[in-house]
Parts: sequence; C-alpha cells; structure tokens
Amino acid sequence: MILSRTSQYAIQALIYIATQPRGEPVLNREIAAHLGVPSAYLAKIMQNLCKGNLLYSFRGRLGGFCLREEVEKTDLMQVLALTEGKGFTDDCVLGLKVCSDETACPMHSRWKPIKEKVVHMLHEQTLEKLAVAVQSGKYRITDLPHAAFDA
Amino acid sequence: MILSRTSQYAIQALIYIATQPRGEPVLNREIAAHLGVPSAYLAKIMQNLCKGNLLYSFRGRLGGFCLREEVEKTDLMQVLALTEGKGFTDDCVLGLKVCSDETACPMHSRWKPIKEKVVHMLHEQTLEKLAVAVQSGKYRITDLPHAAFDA
DNA sequence: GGAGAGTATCATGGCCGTATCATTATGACG
DNA sequence: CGTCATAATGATACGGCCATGATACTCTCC
Repeated sequence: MILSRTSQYAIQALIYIATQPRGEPVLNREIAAHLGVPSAYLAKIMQNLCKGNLLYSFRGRLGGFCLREEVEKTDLMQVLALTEGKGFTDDCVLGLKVCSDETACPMHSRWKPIKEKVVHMLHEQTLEKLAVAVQSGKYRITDLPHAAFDA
Repeated sequence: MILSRTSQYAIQALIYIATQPRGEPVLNREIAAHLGVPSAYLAKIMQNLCKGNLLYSFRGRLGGFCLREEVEKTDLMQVLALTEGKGFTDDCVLGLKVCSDETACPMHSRWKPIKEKVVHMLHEQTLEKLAVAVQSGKYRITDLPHAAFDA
C-alpha cells in the first residue's frame, strides 16, 4: 500500500529539479535541504537515478544534477521501476509465486483492475505535470513547517 | 504496493481455517504445514489475531484455533488493521505528514479515489467469500508444487 | 503426572534508512 | 600550470525493524 522511503525521496527530488530552471545543475545539498531529507542517503538515490538514465550528473564547481530527458517524457512508472524494482506491480497480493489469470489466488480478479488503475495513473503522472502543480502553489512536496504547538 | 509477509500469512491462515469444518480447532502446525510457512512465526501472528479478537485459541489436547466471529462478518480490512496498523490506508504516497484535501501533495487527488477502491474491496472480501472461492477449487491459497524442472 | 497444545522470551540474519569518512573529478584563480 | 575549493562518488559502519529460529513456560485433557 505504500512506497519505500527511497521511492518517495526519488520522486520528490525529481519533481523539485523539474521546478528549477532547466539546464542549471541543482546541488544534492540544496535538494536535501529543501526537502528536509538526509543528504547522504539522497546522494545514493541520485546516483541510482543517474545509472537509470533519468539524470545527468556533473562534478566539481558548478556541478550538480540535471534532468536527462525532457520532463514530459519521464513518468512515475519509470522512476519506480528503478527504485522499487522493474516488475514491482506484478506481485500477488498474497505473495504467491505464480498468480496469473489461469491459476490465481482468490483475490486476483478483484485486485487486478485496481492494479491496472494504479499503473495507468503512474504512467500519466509526468514530472512536468507534477512540477506545474507544485509551481502553482496549490500542492506541496515537503512537509509543513510545524508551528509552535508545544507551548 | 505490497503487503507485509505478516499480513499475507495472516490472511492465508484465516482463509484456511474458514475452509475447515466450523467448531473444530485447527492446529497451528497443520496450518503452517499446509501453507508452507514457518510455524514459529505463524504462531506469533496467530497470537496477534487472538488479541485482535479474530480468533479463539484452546490449549492442551484437542486445542488449536477457531474463528471467533462468523465468517461473513470478518473482512480483510479488519485483518489488515491488526497486521499493518489501524490507519494503514491513510498515508500519503509521498510520505508527507499532512496530506489532506485542503493541503496536499501533487498526487493526492489522483491517489485518493484509487485508495477508496482498495478500501472498498478489502471491506467486501469476507473470509466466507474467500473460503468458498478456495473450496470451489478454482483458486489457490498456497504456492504450486514446483515439478521437477531441474533435471 | 505426562503428553499435547498454545504462550512468552530471547537470539539471529537481512535489508533499509542513516551517518561518517575517504576518493575522484572539475572548474576557478593566482 | 599548479593547487585549491567544490561537488559527486564510493566504501564502511551502525541501529532498527521484519522474518525467522530456538527454547523454555503454561495450560488442559486424559
């Protein structure tokens, strides 16, 4: 029902980069600070996204990360294929090794259409759409600053 | 996207008990053997289901586990509330602490209806329905015996 | 009281999220 | 041209949680 923290960070980071001016490398440190996530761990995730051909990386001064493909071309399905593993939507709800239309667990027929909806949604959500949504100010990618409630 | 192994075992075990004659306690050992899962670990899960009022347990000779409520009354949502934690469907996809209709992550509006479909499905699937499906022989609750492919 | 069953406690191994530190590459500047 | 700051990259280590295993305890029936 839930994504790994790795996937969450990856998505957040990519959206953040997509909201920044194209072509200017974004620092890992800056992303981590903005999202409020541990920068060392984020660095490893970024590396993974580089190997998965979603990002360019540049070292040294003026270095950082840039999106590789045009933002309209990258959708969440591609991201999650990297962070969760390629066939992460194929698993049986009950954990059966084989659970296909021919021989299935008793939930298969109900679960399948929902899974398809999820996959469709993940394909539909491109970095561009998400970045625009964030830039509009109506949606957030980071936690709210928790005001002083403890007084 | 996936349930914990604990949840998978719990569901499988409950369905198995539901396929057995009512009133006769079922042995943990028997369930574990039939499902092919480690019996010590399953025992702990069963305990949890007892504490959560889904099972009766009886010790000593002729002991074992019986379903507590009538099978039509127990649905998967109740089971998962115990094994995954009560509000396991409330979490934000991106892991935001607060993600409601008022202030949300950019995926919230797309994710919410899917989540509702999942919750509805989990409420609909009662142990009775699942047990009947298994008893019909059309659906499985255990892995296929892998024939000798390695020769 | 002994065998059979669940119950409770502790110990192990793996993976994930995290933290720390050394290494390498690159642009800037004197 | 050399070296220095900067940034990504890589290696290593640690704690927590999950799945598992092992062992001792407790209850109940015969």
